[in-house]
Amino acid sequence: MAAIQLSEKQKELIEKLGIMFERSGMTPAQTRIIALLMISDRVELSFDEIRETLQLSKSATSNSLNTLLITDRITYTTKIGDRKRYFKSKIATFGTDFEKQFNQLIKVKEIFQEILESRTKETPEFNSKMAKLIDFLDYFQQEFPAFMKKWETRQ
Amino acid sequence: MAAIQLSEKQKELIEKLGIMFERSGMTPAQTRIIALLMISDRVELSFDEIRETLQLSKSATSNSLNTLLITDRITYTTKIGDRKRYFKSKIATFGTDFEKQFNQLIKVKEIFQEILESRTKETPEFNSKMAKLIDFLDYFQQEFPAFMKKWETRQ
DNA sequence: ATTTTAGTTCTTTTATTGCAGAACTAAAAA
DNA sequence: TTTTTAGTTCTGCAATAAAAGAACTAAAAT
Repeated sequence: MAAIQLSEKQKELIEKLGIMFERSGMTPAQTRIIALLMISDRVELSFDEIRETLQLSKSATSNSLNTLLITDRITYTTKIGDRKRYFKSKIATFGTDFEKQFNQLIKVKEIFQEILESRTKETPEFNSKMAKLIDFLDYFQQEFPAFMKKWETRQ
Repeated sequence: MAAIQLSEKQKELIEKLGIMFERSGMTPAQTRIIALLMISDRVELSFDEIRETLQLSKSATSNSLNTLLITDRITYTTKIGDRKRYFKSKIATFGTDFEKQFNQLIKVKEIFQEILESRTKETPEFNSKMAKLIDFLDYFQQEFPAFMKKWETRQ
């Protein structure tokens, strides 16, 4: 029995976080794992501790951990004289997530520009709304990095 | 035959946009509809024009249009002496999408706060990383509205 | 040398979903 | 009054995906 004992509050928080993360395209098993790693008193848990605590199959645990590793949401450490890996949440990843969304937004802007350029000029009202949107995305692209930097220096 | 004639460029842009929108959880039929409404020379298209241009079934068209309506991504207009509805893209919605993401982020912050409060104090390193993240989200919550306003006034 | 550990990989089951096709409906037109 | 229009709603199917379970593997322990 390697299962971690969780309080009711902790169980509740795992489900709450799970629902939040599920929106970003993660599977239930994946969301529960990252949630557990944020909530448990020990920050590093082994494969079997995770598996038994969340009552997952070996395969679900293995696959979920590996996709979480390659998507850079968790890491693991090892200990001498111990073959197990100890997985831990990479909370700091949220900065990277932000960056990804930012880059995505720039791509959106580029496609919108392409659309506007290839649009008929017979629909000026629609086109100007679109131009305005592109302008906003452009503003965002120009000014947001400074917005982020401001926080970093304020730290 | 109500189908809209599209150029190769327009077809290409529909698929490009489609791939982009699919990430935000829309179905292929939905993404193609909003893409079509952003790309076609006429900004208002009828049910059957959409249906035939995109080669969708009536049910897929009906359901997709209705979910796009309730998620506020499209609207429609009507014309006197014409029973059809004419659907059009609500490009301006992107402001609202931004707002939704912002509100979502605030919820994330609140859950993280709840987690941090209920965490053991035995893991100061992890907890301080989490506190830093919360601080960033807090900065975002405080300062981002002003960042948005700056663009609006600059307009 | 064989057994155990710490997983991985393969196969199957189950659930979900996106869409088609057909049947249906309410209002308007003929 | 019947027919057409402009859709909606109701099956049903095919594809996908999450997860279970079982079989497998490579390294370490006995």
